[in-house]
Amino acid sequence: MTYVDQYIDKLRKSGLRPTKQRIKICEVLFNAEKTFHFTIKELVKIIENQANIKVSLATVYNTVHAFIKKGYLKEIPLNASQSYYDTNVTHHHHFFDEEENKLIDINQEDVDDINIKRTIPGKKIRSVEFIAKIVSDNQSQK
Amino acid sequence: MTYVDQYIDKLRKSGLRPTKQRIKICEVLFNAEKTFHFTIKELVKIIENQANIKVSLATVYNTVHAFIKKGYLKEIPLNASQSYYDTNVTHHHHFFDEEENKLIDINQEDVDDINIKRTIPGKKIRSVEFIAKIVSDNQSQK
DNA sequence: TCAATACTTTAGAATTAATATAATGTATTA
DNA sequence: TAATACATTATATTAATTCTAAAGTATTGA
Repeated sequence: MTYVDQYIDKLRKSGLRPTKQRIKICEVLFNAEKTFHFTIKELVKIIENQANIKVSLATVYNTVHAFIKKGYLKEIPLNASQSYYDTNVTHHHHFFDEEENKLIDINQEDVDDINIKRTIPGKKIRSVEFIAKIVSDNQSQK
Repeated sequence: MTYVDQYIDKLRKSGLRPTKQRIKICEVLFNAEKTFHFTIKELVKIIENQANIKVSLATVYNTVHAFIKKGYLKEIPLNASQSYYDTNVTHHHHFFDEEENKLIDINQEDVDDINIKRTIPGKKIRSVEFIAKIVSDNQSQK
């Protein structure tokens, strides 16, 4: 099974036809050595730089949202003017470097289980994810 | 020291002159029996309902942001099309009810300390806050 | 107290991310 | 391969937020 076949499979499972544009989007998203974080605008730029295929914003939005719905991408709960997405769909957390405006993954195994001693009647927890905000540690200032 | 004096103090400490509009905003935000979550639009509506003072969106935005900068309000890191704010500025967490689109506070004492077994060189953690997404617990479906 | 000054308020305009639209194009199907 | 259904795109729209500039108000110092 080639990479492209995998992309086609992902697209079909997301209810999307495999088109030139969508396969290109998959190449950028799922062929990366590492997982990464991105905004829609950034994704469009990467595609423009890597290929001579033109992809409209609307297509990228639609495809990204279909992948999120299917669980192939995740939205990062960061209160920002634009949405951030993550190719790492495992249950994990984030550092957010407030000085560099950068997100860094924290894998679940790097965190002890979070124990919430409180419940809401009739409700169950579906997921727990945190953002740890980090800043420069200038010890000299202490 | 009257309530209004406290509002004037908060405003001055935030670098703002105490005006009619801003004192009204303070009354809504800081006179509540309980802490609460709000969007800018909701805050404008509450003010309209409680007083015959007219306050423009711009004034509310400016004042809320000055209070956040000073630490009198907090922004809730929820990835939504509008920003959510919190009058509870203690270190705490949230349930987010995905069905009702509602936030519920989780006090720090209701959560065991979060232990992150990983550090970023030269950086220190400033805060750790999580969102626990909750949904209906239909046990019959199991 | 009272002008001069500096900051505020406001309506409306501008900006920006995100979504909708509808005409043209392409994958699928039988 | 033709008919159909779905995609793509440029453009328009929407909605939250920010900006602007004119008119208003708090502050300051004489």
